[in-house]
Amino acid sequence: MTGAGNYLRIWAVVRRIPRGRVSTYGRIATLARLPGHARQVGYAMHGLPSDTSVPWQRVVNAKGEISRRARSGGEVTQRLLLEREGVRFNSRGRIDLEAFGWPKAR
DNA sequence: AAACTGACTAATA
DNA sequence: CTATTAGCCAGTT
Repeated sequence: MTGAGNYLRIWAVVRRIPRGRVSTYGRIATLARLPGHARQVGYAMHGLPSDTSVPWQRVVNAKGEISRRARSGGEVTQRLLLEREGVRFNSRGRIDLEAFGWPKAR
């Protein structure tokens, strides 16, 4: 994979997300100096090893929802991990990015 | 090589 | 709110 270097940048940004906060693919891409490469961020997450220390669960899509993957199963784990950190989901399964988004808005 | 696919986003209608 | 279009790019078939 030729984009391995980009993965490292992406992971480095994800590691900076504080506990109890979430960020979006697009934001991560921009912070990693790869504006417009949101899709690549998704790829980087998909390629993480199962024993990673990267807090991948703190990355959600622009709507504040957990993205669906091709192989389901991980979404439930992700939501559980986030709730355990104090992230609240509304009745529609969405996170209020104004309250839990990172970097902190406002 | 060409076509497809996918943990995405933003703009527009 | 949904649908469509376009931009992005690595990995797979």
